Amino acid sequence: MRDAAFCTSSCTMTRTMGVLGGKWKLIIISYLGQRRVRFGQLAQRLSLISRKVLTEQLKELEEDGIIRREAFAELPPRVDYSLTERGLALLPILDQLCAWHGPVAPVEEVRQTAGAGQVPA
Amino acid sequence: MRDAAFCTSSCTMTRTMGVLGGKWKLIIISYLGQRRVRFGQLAQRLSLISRKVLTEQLKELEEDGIIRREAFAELPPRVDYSLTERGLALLPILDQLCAWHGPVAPVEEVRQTAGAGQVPA
DNA sequence: GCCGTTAGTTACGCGAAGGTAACCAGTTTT
DNA sequence: AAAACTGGTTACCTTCGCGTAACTAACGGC
Repeated sequence: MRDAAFCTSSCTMTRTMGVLGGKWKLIIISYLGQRRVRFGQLAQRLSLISRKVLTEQLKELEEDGIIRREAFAELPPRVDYSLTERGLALLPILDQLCAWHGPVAPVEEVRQTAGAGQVPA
Repeated sequence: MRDAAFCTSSCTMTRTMGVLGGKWKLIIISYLGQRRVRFGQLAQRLSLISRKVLTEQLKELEEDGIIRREAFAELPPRVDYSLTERGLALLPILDQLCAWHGPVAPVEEVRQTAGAGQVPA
C-alpha cells in the first residue's frame, strides 16, 4: 500500500488502509506485540514473508511511527524491533479483529508462547 | 487475498487477514455501514475501485458471510448490498481503527451524510 | 586467508492483481 | 428502431508486489 490516492482520500477508512493496508503490516504488528524482537527472529517466525519484503514493511512501519528500530553497534550486528506507543495502541483492536474472525484467540497464544515453536505465519 | 496459505495458517491474525486483507474489503464494509446500498451507488461512491474489482470483492465478502446480496426482479434490475450480522459486528472495530489513525472520525461522518456528496474513496 | 555470523541491499523476473473497454440481457423511453 | 438504464461479465493488457538468489560490511574464530 502506501498509495498516494489512499493517503489523501477524504475517507478515514481509506486513509487508514493507506497506512495499515497490505498483506503483512497487521501480522507483523500482531507478532511483535509487547516484545522486542531481533530482525532474524522476525524473519524466522514470519517465514511466509521474504526477507526483502520484511525489511520494506518494517521500514514503512517505522516511518509511520508504529514500530521502533534500535540498531546496536555490536558484532555480529544486532537490530531490535518493538512497537511504539502508537503501535501498542493497535494491539487491543487487533485482538478484537481476531476474536471477530475465530472463536479461538491465538494471537495471545502466539504472543505468550513465542519461544515454544509456534509458526505465526 | 484469499490466499490458501493465509487461511490455513496457525496464526489467527494471518487467517483474519486472509478474509479481510486486500486493499478494498474494509473500505467497502465501512462504507456500507448500516445501510442498504445499490450496486451502482457503491460503484459511484467508491470510485477508486473499478467495477470489475468491486464485483469480485463483493462476491468474496458475500461468500464469507459478511455482506448480503439481494437481487430484485425489477426493471431496470436492482441489487442491494448490506452487511450481515457478522459484518455489522465489524463496524465498531473499524471505527476504533479509524479513531486510532486520525483524530477526526469521518467514517461516521461518511455514513451519516451519505447523500451529501462525500467522496469516500 | 577463509568461513561464519547478522542485517541488510540489489538485480532480475514471474504471476497475480487490477484497470480499460467492449459486450449482454430485458424493458421503458424517445 | 434505436437509445438508455442497471448490473454485471469477459477479454486483454499493464502494473507492481513479491520471491529468489547473489552480494555487502565488519568482525571473530580457526
